Amino acid sequence: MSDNYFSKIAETGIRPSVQRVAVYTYLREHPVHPTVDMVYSALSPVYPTLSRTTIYNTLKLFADSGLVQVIRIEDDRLRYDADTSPHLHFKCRKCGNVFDITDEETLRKINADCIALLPAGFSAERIQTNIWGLCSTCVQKQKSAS
Amino acid sequence: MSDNYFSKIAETGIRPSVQRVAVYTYLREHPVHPTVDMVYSALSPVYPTLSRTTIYNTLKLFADSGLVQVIRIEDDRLRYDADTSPHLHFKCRKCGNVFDITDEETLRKINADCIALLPAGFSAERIQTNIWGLCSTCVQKQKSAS
DNA sequence: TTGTCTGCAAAACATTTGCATACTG
DNA sequence: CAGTATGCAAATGTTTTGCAGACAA
Repeated sequence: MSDNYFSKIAETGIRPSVQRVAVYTYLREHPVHPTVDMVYSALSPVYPTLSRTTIYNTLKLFADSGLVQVIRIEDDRLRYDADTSPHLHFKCRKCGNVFDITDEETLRKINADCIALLPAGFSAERIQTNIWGLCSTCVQKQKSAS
Repeated sequence: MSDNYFSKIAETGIRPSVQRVAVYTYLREHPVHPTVDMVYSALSPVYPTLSRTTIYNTLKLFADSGLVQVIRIEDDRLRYDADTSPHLHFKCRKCGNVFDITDEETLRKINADCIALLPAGFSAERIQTNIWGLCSTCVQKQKSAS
C-alpha cells in the first residue's frame, strides 16, 4: 500500500522521502481534505522531528505537480485532497465537515459545460466547484430542535 | 445611482453609513472582484479617516447578509463581488485578472445539476465554481513569444 | 441618551523565507 | 562529494479583536 504511494510519488518525478511518503499516505488514507495543521498533528507523534515547514513544502510541491489538489473552501486556510478525479466539495456550515460529491460521468459533463462558456481563446487548466449548506445530519438536528 | 445603493443597503436591514455606501458603491462600479486592500487603497484618498478595519467589518457584514459574495479563488486572500447573480469566475494564472463568466440560463441549469448530485437530506445554500487557466490575451502573448 | 459604528493599535494565525544541518544518490 | 531535503527561527501579510471615542436614532 505505502509502497504504491512511494511509486506514485516517484513517477511524478518527486524524490519519495520518508516525510513525503508519510504526507501522501496520510492524504490517501484519510480523505477528509485535511488542512496543513491536521496533517501535522496526525503525523507529528509518529515522526517527532517532522516540522510544519516540511508539510507546507511537501503539499505545495505535490500541488504544483498535480499530485494533490488544493481546495479553497474555507475563508482562512487551504485544504488538500489526494483524489484528483472530477468531484465537487460540500461544506456543512454547522459541523464544518467537507464531503465529496462524486458522480464522475455527470461531473465530467458539468465541467465541460462550464468550460464551454469561456470566451474564445481562454484555456482552462483547473476547475473547482464548492457548495456550502447543511449536511443531512445537521438538517435532522435542526428539525428535532425546533 | 449612489442613492440606489443607499436604498439597497437599507433594504437589507443594514444601516447605510457613509463608509458602507462607499464600499458598496465601489464594488458595484468596479466589478473587478477586489480584495480588501484594493477597496481600501481606492477609497482611502477619498475618505482619509477610513480604516481597513471598517472595510473588513463592512465586507463581512455584507457577505453575511448576502449583499455581496465572497470569492475564494486566491490562495491567500479573499475577493468580493457585489454581483450575486449566477456566474462563475476565471482566474488567469499569468496576468492574475479575475473574469466573470456569465450565461445566466446555462449556469442556473449547471448549478441545479450540481445540487442534484447531493446526497438525500443535504441542503445547499451557496455554490461557487472557479476556473483557473490562461486568458486569451496571455495565450496570445505565449504564442508570439515561442 | 443609548446603542451602534468607526478606527486605532495590538493580537492572532496561516504561510513563507533564510539559512544551517542532515540526508541521499 | 554535490545537490537536495529538512526543520528551526524569524518574517510576512491577512484578518480579527479589544476598546475608546464618534455618531445616529
